[in-house]
Amino acid sequence: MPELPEVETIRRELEPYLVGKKFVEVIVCDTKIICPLTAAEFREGLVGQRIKSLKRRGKYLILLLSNSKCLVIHLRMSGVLLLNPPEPQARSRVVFHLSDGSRLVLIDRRRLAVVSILEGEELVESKLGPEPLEPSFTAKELARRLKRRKAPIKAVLLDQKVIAGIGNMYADEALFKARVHPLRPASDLSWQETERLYTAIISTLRSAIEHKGASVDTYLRPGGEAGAAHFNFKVAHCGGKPCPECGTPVQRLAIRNRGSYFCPTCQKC
DNA sequence: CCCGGAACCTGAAGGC
DNA sequence: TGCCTTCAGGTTCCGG
Repeated sequence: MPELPEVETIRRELEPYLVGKKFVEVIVCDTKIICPLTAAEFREGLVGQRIKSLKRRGKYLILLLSNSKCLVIHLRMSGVLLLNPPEPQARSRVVFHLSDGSRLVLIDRRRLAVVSILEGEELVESKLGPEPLEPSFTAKELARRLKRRKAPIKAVLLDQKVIAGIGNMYADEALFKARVHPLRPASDLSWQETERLYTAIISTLRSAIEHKGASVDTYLRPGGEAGAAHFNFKVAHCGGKPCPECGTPVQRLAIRNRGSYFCPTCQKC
């Protein structure tokens, strides 16, 4: 599942290949993904445009174009972006042909990915809270945002308007690191717990980026390689395994219909 | 505004 | 072997 570290890895690895190249042809194999645009509108919006830069905001990948519009890609659950993959690729949804002869292919098993052409970044911006790895995001800011929320901290961490980019796996890892039970009401966290959670979020995301993302399920880097971040997971997707701190079996709990993994000994309710 | 649940989607996995 | 159900989770929508 591409979360912030996975999208950041994709951005970093695509950037040197894409910047300066032009779109020469765009083939849409599944129009659902570019809805509400038609394949022709989508193609016309891109062909001839040069890619100026690649940005990431939360889990969104943003390609800034020479006409100052943005190609915005959200991979959701199972979207994968591959550079020059061997043909044919099952479940290709969009193929972008570039001016140097290379191809960027969006593959999506579950058809939940979304691609759009936007005038600017405002629409993306309006949906998202702060970037957790920006210096302007502080423990105090996190505390302010958690204060009004009575929902379980796990659910609040998944709210992209509270913090952008955290998904199910990294929420579980950060809560474990901070020793906070996922069902604790967000507003009940002490200042000390909030500070620990703040540190845990940042170190978890940074470490996952260093390991080039977590290849659970379908995630691959643009060259087709897997990431290695999941080898460091202590609780996420580790149901039944012993907690690395105390040996208690990791428990699974459904919170808002999301599998939540935690250590019942290290993370007291 | 806040909360929780359903819907979207398809392939894998497990039960019988 | 095969059919059926359940699970996976990012986002959006809807009702309370």
